[in-house]
Amino acid sequence: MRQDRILSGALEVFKSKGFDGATMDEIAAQSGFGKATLYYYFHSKEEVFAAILENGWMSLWSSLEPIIAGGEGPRQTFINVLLKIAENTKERPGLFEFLFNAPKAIAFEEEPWRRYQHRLYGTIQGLLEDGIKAGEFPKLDPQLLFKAMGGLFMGLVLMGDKNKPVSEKEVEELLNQLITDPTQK
Amino acid sequence: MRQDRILSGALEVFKSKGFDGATMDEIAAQSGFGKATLYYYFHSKEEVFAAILENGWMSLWSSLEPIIAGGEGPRQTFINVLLKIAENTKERPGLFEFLFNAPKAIAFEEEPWRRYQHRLYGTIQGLLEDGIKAGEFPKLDPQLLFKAMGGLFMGLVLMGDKNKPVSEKEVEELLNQLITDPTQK
DNA sequence: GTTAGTTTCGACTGCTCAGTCGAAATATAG
DNA sequence: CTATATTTCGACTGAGCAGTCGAAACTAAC
Repeated sequence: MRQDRILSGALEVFKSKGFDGATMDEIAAQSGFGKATLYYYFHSKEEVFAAILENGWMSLWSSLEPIIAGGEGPRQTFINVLLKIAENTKERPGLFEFLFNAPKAIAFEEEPWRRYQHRLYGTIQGLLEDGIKAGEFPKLDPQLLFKAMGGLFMGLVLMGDKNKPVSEKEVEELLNQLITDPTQK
Repeated sequence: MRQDRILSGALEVFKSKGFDGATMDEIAAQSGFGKATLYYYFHSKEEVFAAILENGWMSLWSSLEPIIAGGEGPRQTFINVLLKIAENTKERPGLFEFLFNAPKAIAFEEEPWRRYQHRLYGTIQGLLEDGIKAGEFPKLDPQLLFKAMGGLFMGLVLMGDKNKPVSEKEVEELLNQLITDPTQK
């Protein structure tokens, strides 16, 4: 599929140069097409960017769906979700850093991929709320806990540029140590 | 001081448009000067940007120094440092989001402000190591704990764009709940 | 006043780059 | 082989913008 070749070339360039720094000429070269060919498949640079995000979010979401529907308790589901994201991240290095970070810099509101993002965030919020109600997490404002977990996770998974990426083992251990389960005390 | 007027105007523009999106014309307009005047005080757009970062890191560091020298235990010092950063963040909204996030996007290596950043990170690393040795933190790889805390803190302090910023009270509560002190068990 | 230095400025320049164009190459079909 | 549609392309265009220039306005000293 031509589009995929373009998108993965584009991802490389966006990763190293950012949205503004990336040029269509470079994306074309990287993916082995002429520039005009890019415009045959996509209407604009923004559209290429948005396509990468949509692909990424969609595949992330579909890998998470079974876990969320899995019927485990909120705490375990939450941990499983994080582990799954970490696994995805390791498989496609760079892509997810993109999914989570890039949107801040750019302001394409109302793009279709936002729906996946909101669904994911909503789900996690829900897990935290349920978990707090069920006494499986420390008793805190769910919003606050969400921010904290979000940040913690980004730090863990996405800050490992140069060093080896964090292993799932480590993530799990850390989550269990930090988010002490009050019911286990 | 002219420079400060330029820098605070520039901060506004950088915050809303990012480094690439910001134009010198807009920065000039925002700070009430002609464009050429900017170039009278700074050599380039990069230099303006770097000056903001340097100012910011320097003032952050000097507000932290007394706390670090304060002689409390690693755990309490660590918490105090985070609280102080949160306080700074509230006082100069937008600036610190900048200090922590902007550098990723840009690649000015070897700028003077990096020295402050490294000093801060080194100090925090040290606190965590000492705290782990002293048994005041969960027994984890310090590198890992550093990433986790870094991310957690960013999440807490910097993700509160639209909603009210997190209060110090909340940060403190959260830290104490999450980073349970093993010696207290 | 005059002179010398400092600060301010908008108009200009040159370059980079998103996006277009028309032509060429390649496929599909009868 | 001819005709039509699809895909590819590098050269071109127009806009936006970092950085320059030379002149004006202001200050300070005498």
